[in-house]
Amino acid sequence: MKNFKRYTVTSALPYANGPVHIGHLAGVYIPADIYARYLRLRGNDVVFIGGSDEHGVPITIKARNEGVTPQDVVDKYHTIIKKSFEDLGISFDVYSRTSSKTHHKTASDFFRKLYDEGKFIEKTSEQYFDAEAGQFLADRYIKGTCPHCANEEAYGDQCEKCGTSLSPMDLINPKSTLSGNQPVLKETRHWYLPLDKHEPFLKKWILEDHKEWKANVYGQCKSWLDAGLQPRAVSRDLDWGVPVPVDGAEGKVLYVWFDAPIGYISNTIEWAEQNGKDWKKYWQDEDAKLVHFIGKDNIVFHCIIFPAMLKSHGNYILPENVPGNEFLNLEGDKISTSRNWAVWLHEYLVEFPGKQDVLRYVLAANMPETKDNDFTWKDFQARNNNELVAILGNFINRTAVLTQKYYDRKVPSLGELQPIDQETIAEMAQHKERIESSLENYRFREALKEAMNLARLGNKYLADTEPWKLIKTDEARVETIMNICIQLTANLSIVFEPFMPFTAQKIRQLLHIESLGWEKLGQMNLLAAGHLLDEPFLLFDKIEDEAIEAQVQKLEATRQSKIDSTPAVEAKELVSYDDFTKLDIRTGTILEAEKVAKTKKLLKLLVDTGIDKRTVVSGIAEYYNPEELKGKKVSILVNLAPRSIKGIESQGMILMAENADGSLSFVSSEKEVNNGSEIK
RNA sequence: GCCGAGGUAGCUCAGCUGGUUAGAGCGCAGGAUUCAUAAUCCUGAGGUCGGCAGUUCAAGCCUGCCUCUCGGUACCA
Repeated sequence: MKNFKRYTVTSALPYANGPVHIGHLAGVYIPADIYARYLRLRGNDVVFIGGSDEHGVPITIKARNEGVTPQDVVDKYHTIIKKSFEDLGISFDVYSRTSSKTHHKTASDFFRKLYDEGKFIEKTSEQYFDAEAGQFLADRYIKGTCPHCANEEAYGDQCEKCGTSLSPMDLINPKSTLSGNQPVLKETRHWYLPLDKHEPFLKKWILEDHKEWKANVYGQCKSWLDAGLQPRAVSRDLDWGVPVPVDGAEGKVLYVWFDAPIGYISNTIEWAEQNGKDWKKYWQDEDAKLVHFIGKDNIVFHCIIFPAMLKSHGNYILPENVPGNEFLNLEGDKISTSRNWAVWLHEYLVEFPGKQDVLRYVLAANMPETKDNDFTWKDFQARNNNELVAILGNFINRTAVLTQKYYDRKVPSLGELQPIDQETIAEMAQHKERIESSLENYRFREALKEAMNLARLGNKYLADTEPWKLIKTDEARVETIMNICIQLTANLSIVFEPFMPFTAQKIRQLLHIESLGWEKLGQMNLLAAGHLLDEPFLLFDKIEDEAIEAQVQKLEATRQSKIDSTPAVEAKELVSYDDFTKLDIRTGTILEAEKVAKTKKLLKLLVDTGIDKRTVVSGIAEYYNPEELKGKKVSILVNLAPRSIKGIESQGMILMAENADGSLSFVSSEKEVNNGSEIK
């Protein structure tokens, strides 16, 4: 394996339209921080890069909705995010932002070099343009009627009612959300990165040269490469972002996914300038090892697009590895910002003061390394109480208290070693190697577990040697035992440093020592005999049931309040009574229900309408099981023109009430009425 | 539908290129112990390794089909 002189560690830039939650931490920032801290502890030259991703359409939309500027939005969240990372002890060497001057220049230069060298292709296409606002419209800025479900509030990229992905051209009666006017089609020119041309290179580089990448990452890349790559637009018609540095490109900016990864470079430059370093040594030198920590949603950008950009540019090294993690769920449900189902870091830090390491520990232990994982508050409590308090905290406390009791906190001397001492010492050396191997292969859960096993080893050693009994008969022997326990404690301060830096610091305080390097791990002479320890104090506190229940309740409450506080959709325009009476709505009863094959949300229903028994296809499978539907009273629009859906003729439509969270509910009569009764 | 990743003890997960009685932590049961935040240490119970076929002397690991979860993509009132 190659010996690198420098390490460039990046973590995905959080998007600055909201705070950071535990899913981000477990997936990206905790593993990246553990890795960076480990490398530094071994004396390596490391730069650990973070920063906010502040461009893109969603931020401009959020700004519009809140009546502020995009800069206001990113200023707000950049500040929150940066502060919360600091408080959690994420050890970025630099945490900057893509709205910085340095970044604008770096990204702009990067684009310009590729442009000048003819590495892009230019294409002209027709896009919707708002004449009044004088600008092209991003997909999200266009609303219209969904061609599938007739929802009048569908966006240009997706209908949120039926979940269909759309393109703006699909919308019936499109309207600009800027002015409310009907947009016009207008030609616009954009630059594309011809990924198809890089395909042969990417195939070799990933599929042949990097078989060691994680299975989920490698597989996803293979899937993309096998499907064939297409040119990808790297510019957008938008006024928020890095302007395209080409004459005549007014009103165009770099696509956020083009500029964001360049942010890693920009931020390195910023750091280098402030610290008298040469940034190129970390990005343009084969002796540097580049590692991107990301979540699985980012795989294609970091494994395909960004490397293609770097390769096109020509001066840059490519990532050595891209350890992408899967997702973290919360209490069995997907974490969701829009549904407010999340544990926010900045709130955690306030609600659990001084417990940064508890969160770091639990998230590292539960990291979704190979598959999606679940975070539960109950597990959080159990890991704190049964592992941090009972195993790690307890061993160190036992050692500290015994040393105080027997030796007035002075380290006793090491005497002759017995077999059990030697076995324990040998065990520690083995742990060192195992932990190193785990960390270097991005197996952080395993590494943490091994670290915790060192504390277990200490507890077992105490139980086996029983110094509290021996003190009555063999004082000299007890000195040796306690010396070993204290040395072991010093070792724990080293091994936990990457995972739990605050705790490592506390252990050092307890021992009255400075930070020891990683290489000292496994040694038994870290503290000299006679060295004075600090007064014993506890490293961790138990977390009581009440605190956990409060968090679970908070989650439920915020979810409910999110639903409650969602305003009703605006009323539609007036219709005449005659218009209304055209609709023939009846009460009916579901006789049979079955899933429509090969669909996610469709059920085929046989409904007794009182008039006849007919088949209706309905998109409710995500909320109702076929079994529970038999006999269900429903309201049905019987004179809707039949339509074939998935090869089944659907005769009518079942009326559903849709809640703010998207869940559906039948609309049925309050009292028992006959099938076929009119609803009017 | 297609592609990718998963489905291993109650829970969270390990199991390398197939090879003796499938592992760990937590939880549970029993025991030991009291220096320690009733913490610790030992022992034990618990698994037809998603299902069905197949290849092989031998399969959790290989092949085929099926099924469920997650992600991507396509389609879909």
